Amino acid sequence: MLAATFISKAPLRLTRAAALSSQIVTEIRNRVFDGSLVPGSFLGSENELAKSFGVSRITVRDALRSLSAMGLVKIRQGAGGGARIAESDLDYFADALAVQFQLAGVGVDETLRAQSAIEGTAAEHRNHEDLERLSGALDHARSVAHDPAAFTEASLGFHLAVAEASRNRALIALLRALRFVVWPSENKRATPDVAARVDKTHREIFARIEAGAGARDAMTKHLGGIRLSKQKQHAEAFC
Amino acid sequence: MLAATFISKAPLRLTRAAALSSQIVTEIRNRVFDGSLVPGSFLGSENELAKSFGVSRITVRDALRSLSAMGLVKIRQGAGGGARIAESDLDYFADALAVQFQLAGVGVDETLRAQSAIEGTAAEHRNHEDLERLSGALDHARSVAHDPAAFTEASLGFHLAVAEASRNRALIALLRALRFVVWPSENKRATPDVAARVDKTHREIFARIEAGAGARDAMTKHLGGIRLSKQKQHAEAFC
DNA sequence: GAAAATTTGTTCGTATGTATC
DNA sequence: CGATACATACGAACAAATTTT
Repeated sequence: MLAATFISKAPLRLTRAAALSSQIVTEIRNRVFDGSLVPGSFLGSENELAKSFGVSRITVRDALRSLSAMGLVKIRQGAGGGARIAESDLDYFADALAVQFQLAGVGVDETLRAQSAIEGTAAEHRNHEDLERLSGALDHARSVAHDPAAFTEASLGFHLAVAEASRNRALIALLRALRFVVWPSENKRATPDVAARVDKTHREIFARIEAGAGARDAMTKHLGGIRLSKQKQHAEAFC
Repeated sequence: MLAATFISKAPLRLTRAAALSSQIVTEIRNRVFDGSLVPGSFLGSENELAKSFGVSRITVRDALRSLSAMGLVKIRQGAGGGARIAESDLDYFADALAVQFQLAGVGVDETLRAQSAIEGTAAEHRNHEDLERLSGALDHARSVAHDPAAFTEASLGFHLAVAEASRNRALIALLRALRFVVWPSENKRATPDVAARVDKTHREIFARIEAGAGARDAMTKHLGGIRLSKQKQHAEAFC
């Protein structure tokens, strides 16, 4: 009995072959990484893929759903449609990242610290156009300081501009995702006095970015100020 | 008929109702964001979900494939199985991020600059245990300097430890994803002299992290050194 | 602008492997 | 070990959408 039990649980047996649809996902994913598939590459219709992989159409569908969810393929219906390797869409992906952060319970603290790291690098890579965009974003925010919702959105615009000044898509994508996690859809706490304080901090950040260094210190101070008031955290945290 | 045609082309027309499976994905995703579903929450079997949503099992399957691909649900078969909201798995996510960076063509340059931003923050948040781990990683790397593959892996370990010292899961996940994009599976170029130079740079980074500031400067110098030699870029870039 | 062709979206039915009880 | 519950997989078919003709 015991022997039979051991045999039936043969240790040599590798994890059984993964699901067929998973194998298809892995295959296509690998071909993207090794460069044999690039954005725009045509994969075929569901029926063609089913035939070429020797599986049913539903199995192919399962695989395409997974690939589509990771943003690796785009699917179009109609004549000439089918599955193609997607162009990169970091925004679409930021959503998936936001989901993971939500599950992980990544909160305001980690978000702001990551933001600080991202924006601190802008000072090192910003060019003249970046500075003009940042300056414009600041002026726009000030012009709508009386409108909490508009001011909040303008503040987001400022931070996005800062991230873009880093000229680094990885960091930009991370910031967009982080903002998606915690940015309140409507922020009614940005009262005029809060707006004035936020504006002051933002201009300090801008000045240091313009100087080309020290942005990290400004961000750290920004964060420190936020922590002074738990109640005001949500209002100021993302401005 | 004509009226119908005009209506069908009405510019005000919002994006038409999304596919049923997409609606299910959105619904579950939203319930995770609003907190009514948390990791471990049981969603039901495919049949139960099909019944409760009023759609076929295959439509539910499509939705579950998408949710599973984003790492939002875990599926188990067998009695007592079914779909549950997943625990967070930032590693799994890092893979999806890596795919996007691959599609976007994010390369060595942006990777290193992002890495610099990530690791620079470690100096601000490291504690005593972090320093011990970092020191251990450095010693381990030095002890295998004669073995290119082992040294490369040890160097990765050092950088991961640095990222972990930032105590920020967003940054840790970003680093893991970036490394996945560009880390060579085998690095045969880490000759002893290269290893010695890398070791020196790493110890400089460590010293500044220990001091609690200035890590960014060390990283920047690291990057600058890498750029001196295009040929040696791949060997040194990720050490 | 309308018809035709192509492809995805969706459903039902059925069979099989697998994990739990 | 058997029974049960569940995901995985296949086949056929129709509806809806989109491009091409």
